[in-house]
Amino acid sequence: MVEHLGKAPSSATPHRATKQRLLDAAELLFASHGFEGTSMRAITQAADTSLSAANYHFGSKQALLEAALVRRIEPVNRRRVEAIDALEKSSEGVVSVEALLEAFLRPGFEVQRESPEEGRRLREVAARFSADPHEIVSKLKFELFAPVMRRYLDALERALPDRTREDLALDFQFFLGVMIHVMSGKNVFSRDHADPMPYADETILDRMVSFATAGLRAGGVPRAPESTPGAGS
Amino acid sequence: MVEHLGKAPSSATPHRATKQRLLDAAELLFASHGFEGTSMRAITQAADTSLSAANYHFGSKQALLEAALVRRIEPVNRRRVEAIDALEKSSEGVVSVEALLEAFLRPGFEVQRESPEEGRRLREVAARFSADPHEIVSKLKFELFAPVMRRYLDALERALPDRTREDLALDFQFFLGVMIHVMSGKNVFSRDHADPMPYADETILDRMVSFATAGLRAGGVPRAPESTPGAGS
DNA sequence: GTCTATAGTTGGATAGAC
DNA sequence: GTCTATCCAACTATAGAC
Repeated sequence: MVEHLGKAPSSATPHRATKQRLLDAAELLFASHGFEGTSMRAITQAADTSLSAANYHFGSKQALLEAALVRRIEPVNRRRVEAIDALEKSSEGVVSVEALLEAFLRPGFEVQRESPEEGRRLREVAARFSADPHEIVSKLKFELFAPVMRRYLDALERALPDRTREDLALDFQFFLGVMIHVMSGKNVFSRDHADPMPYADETILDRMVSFATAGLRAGGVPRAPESTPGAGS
Repeated sequence: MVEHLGKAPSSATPHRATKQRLLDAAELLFASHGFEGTSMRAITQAADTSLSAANYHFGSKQALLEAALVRRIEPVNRRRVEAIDALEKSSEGVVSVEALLEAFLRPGFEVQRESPEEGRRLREVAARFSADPHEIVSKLKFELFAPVMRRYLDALERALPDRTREDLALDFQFFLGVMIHVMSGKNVFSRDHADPMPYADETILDRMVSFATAGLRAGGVPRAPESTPGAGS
């Protein structure tokens, strides 16, 4: 799908596909077995190549999986930042809570809409990525998400100026919990009553936004008990 | 703490502690490394015993970890069911959303209050338990949670009778996402802005309940678009 | 750039002494 | 009931031919 020149030699590199196949297999297996549960053997077998080829291209299991995760997650976070840039530019810095939460969620759903297959992969990888205990994964998670998080928390502080930052951070964590749990999809305590997620995608987005917006607006300790200028419902 | 007779021979079994040490070590390591990341060797080393002792007592890695997880999780779910029993008995079947969510959450916090050490362990184990991809863990998760979930969903249906069950199930999943994410604690995208969870325990419980109650009340498609008897705010 | 072959660890589980 | 010793499978990574 995506042509990338770069390390390619001067020829047309007729089979540059090996790296891609390795990344595809790596992300697929990581999504269903996590970091420790995914072996280089399983990856290379699924990619129809050899252990040595994988180590030639990536050097180690860690580097291969990091590359696969960054490839999938980083574009989504870039869209999240672009979305909030656009929002703040068009509204002089004050953006509603709904708009913020939707801007954070929508990039994932856009991927889903553009390509359901890629959307499914994104959800599966992101769910495992959020949950994996391995230190390498945690480190990468922090690197990829810290800037986005700071950006959205800043905006949230402007949207609800009578709340403390710590308070908003907690509510935003609640919101992230909702998102992560939804991404994990098939998951959790449901096999007879509530089968996976029986809703069209855009509906779930709206439901998450309305759920979390209500939660954010409901909660929290005001910044100062006596002098709230005027922003209290 | 808990005496259990049973397989013990007729003597006073002066060192029956090995099984307990194995369970303790297993849950500790599972909490920080997941199912696949936890080796029998690491468990037995932490429990200061041998591989053979572990296999003598439990037969396999799977059986040992299942026993450790059940021991920690099952009592909490029992309390959840007892709490909803009590609520429904004292209010003739109609319980408010707040009361339901609090009843679901409180058992975990009670453990925390009775023993902060046990509370910490519960949180860590439960967080990993909710997130672990391994099939054995998923199966156990379903077995332990399905009855509790059905019970709470039934009650929720009575508390918000103008909503469909599927709809309530989705909102309850959102609520579970919040809880799981909070239990995972240290976790997620925070290292400078919002350090772990800088709130007293009971405060977080209240915050979760108010967040999710507002979310549950805000959202959803009514059961029938035209004939809503009177429960629509 | 990709392969086969292999080095060197570490995994779960068992045998048999005590 | 607990140990040491061991089996065998699977793992990551590398060497060296092509």
